[in-house]
Amino acid sequence: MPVTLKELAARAQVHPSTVSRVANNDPSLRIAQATRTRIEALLRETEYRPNGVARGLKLRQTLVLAVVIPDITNPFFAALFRGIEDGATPRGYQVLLCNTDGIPERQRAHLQSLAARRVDGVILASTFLKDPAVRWLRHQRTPYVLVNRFSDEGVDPFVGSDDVTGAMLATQHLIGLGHVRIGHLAGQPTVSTGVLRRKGYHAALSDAGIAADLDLLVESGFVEEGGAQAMERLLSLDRPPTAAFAVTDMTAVGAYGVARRRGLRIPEDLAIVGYNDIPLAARLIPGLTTVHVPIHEFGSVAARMVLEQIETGVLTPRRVVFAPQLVVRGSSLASADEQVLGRAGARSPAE
Amino acid sequence: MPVTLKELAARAQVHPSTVSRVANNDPSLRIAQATRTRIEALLRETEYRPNGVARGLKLRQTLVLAVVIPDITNPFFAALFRGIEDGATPRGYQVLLCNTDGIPERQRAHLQSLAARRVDGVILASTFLKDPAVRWLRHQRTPYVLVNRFSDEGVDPFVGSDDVTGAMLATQHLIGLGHVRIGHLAGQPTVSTGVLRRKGYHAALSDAGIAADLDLLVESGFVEEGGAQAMERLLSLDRPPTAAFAVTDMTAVGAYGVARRRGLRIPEDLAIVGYNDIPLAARLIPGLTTVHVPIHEFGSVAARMVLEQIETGVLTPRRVVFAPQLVVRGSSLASADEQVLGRAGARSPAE
DNA sequence: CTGAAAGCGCTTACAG
DNA sequence: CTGAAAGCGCTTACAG
Repeated sequence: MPVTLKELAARAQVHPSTVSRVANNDPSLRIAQATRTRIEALLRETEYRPNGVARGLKLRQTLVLAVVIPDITNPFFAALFRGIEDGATPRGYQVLLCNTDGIPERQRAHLQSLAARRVDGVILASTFLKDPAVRWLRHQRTPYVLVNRFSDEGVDPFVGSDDVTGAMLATQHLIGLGHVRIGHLAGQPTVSTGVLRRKGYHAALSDAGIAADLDLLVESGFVEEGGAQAMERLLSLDRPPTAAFAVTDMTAVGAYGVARRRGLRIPEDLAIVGYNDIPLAARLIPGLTTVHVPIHEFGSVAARMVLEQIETGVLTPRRVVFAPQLVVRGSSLASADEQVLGRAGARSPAE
Repeated sequence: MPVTLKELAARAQVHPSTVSRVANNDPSLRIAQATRTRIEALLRETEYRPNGVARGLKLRQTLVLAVVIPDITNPFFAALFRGIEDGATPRGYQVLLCNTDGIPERQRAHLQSLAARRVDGVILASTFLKDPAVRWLRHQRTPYVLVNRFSDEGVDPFVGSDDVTGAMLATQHLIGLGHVRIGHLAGQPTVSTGVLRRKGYHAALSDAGIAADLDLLVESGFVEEGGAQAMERLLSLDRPPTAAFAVTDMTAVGAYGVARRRGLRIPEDLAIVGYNDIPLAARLIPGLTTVHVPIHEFGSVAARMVLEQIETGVLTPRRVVFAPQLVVRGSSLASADEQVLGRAGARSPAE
């Protein structure tokens, strides 16, 4: 059992409140130098740390944030988490991580536990466009921020990128290279990123005067396996596309696998563009052309927004939307990889 | 502000303790059916959840575990975390995630915060062979488990694999393929996995009657960039190796990059074997031959061990050591990838 | 059968 | 200058 204020007070022959004031460096405390010295020595000697639980109860703050995501195994969310932690740790916060696997029931269960624990703030990156869990969150008094995906009409505090613009950049890039039959591995229409990236894809085609071919849009979801299945479908068409815009990099990875199995060369037989620019994108062969968004910054900004809400007590639904940027690599333009390969290897994590 | 026991008691015209007993389904509680019904209705109506902080203070348990790792961005640790969460969530625990980037100072800071928060248990996967933080942990009364790496002479509760055997499997495999000049991209000697995998590498060579060539062992650390640098060094030797055993899969990934830049074919010009079998290993081209360890199970077993310590109050230093298994893919044996490619794509995460 | 009390370990407005 | 008290929101041994 760690030492307690009461014990320390007994040993120092003072009242617990006095020890507390010394430990917390209470500026309003007028105290005899001798007493202070005695108490401080005791504090150091016992390595006293106030019990965070008791402190949390009294002060109504736990110094804990929670992050709710589909799956930390997805590099996108791993990078996001690091951003959040980097924003939170310097302010004394630690971070609970909750994976939902995209299952609404699990998201709900986690959010309820978090509320019972009185976490100071929640960062949610697993929301659907219509999401009872988000509505529930709005009625709680807990500060929260949605990341990457928003819900309803974007009435919540939010950090993300301009998905329509990003998808347009990707599609316009392919059009610029001369492609006309451009497929889209699309996210679910139940998720904001799915909807908006479709919209950008369509807008770019229509701006270029290319008639929409419904067969060329196949729902893939956001992960590798769905990407593979959708790509199979596209390549089985009578007139398969010569290029594809994948709603995420992981979906593009699935498409790579299919192209490889079928003996198609990227980009000569099939050009591919992804979205997010996860670290893996640059490491693929050929490198994946993709829409870069500042994933780590999503996290650090989201953390700061939540902390701001906590500190000010004001829950203004600020929205921070980053401009996406196209990064051209070998998956759309064979010559592009040479430059990329010239650079030093991507930053990488430790075991 | 969420509703409190006192308020509920006032509304139900009973004492708070009675509401508490009903909420907690106290079996020893004898109560008039009418009263119970009234209280239960109120509980449901207000969606009462006891304040976890107050509960934690009283019961001396927070239902929080903490995981301390170098970097969640490394797929090894992401998989490990999922295993831990899967072991913890069903028992009502949630999990704090702390990244150290391998910096001892940060590990120490995190552990101290965690102790102040009174987390119920700690899972540590970032330890050094000589590690003051671990010694400090031993003296606390908090249940803990080391994962993957151990400290000192292995006196702590531990979950991992038999690193010597694993490294021998890897090296023997290369020897069996006819390689004689086999390099080792080695982990730091300050970490147990670094030391033991070296030992296994040396043992396999010596068993086969191959004289050790000191030039062939280059320290790479556990991550991609170090792997690339070490591989560069090996390939710059007058008599470069024809094969390399990398201390981790991420290190092997670094070696892949170098081989590619130098125009070396894998496995024809350079065979490579990794360690861990992270999901990425099967996706590399060619697939990475590696030593499989049950990463997810490391996590779930570690979680269960900590929970067991928490529940029984007994901190017996049990050690669970899994037998590693060699998985042969195209990076050592060109024909091996055909089978692998025939299989369905690897399981993958959701954005 | 239900209530009153004590106490988990803190912090801080209030006394003296 | 320092102490005593109240209270954060629970749970549970003890009374009645």
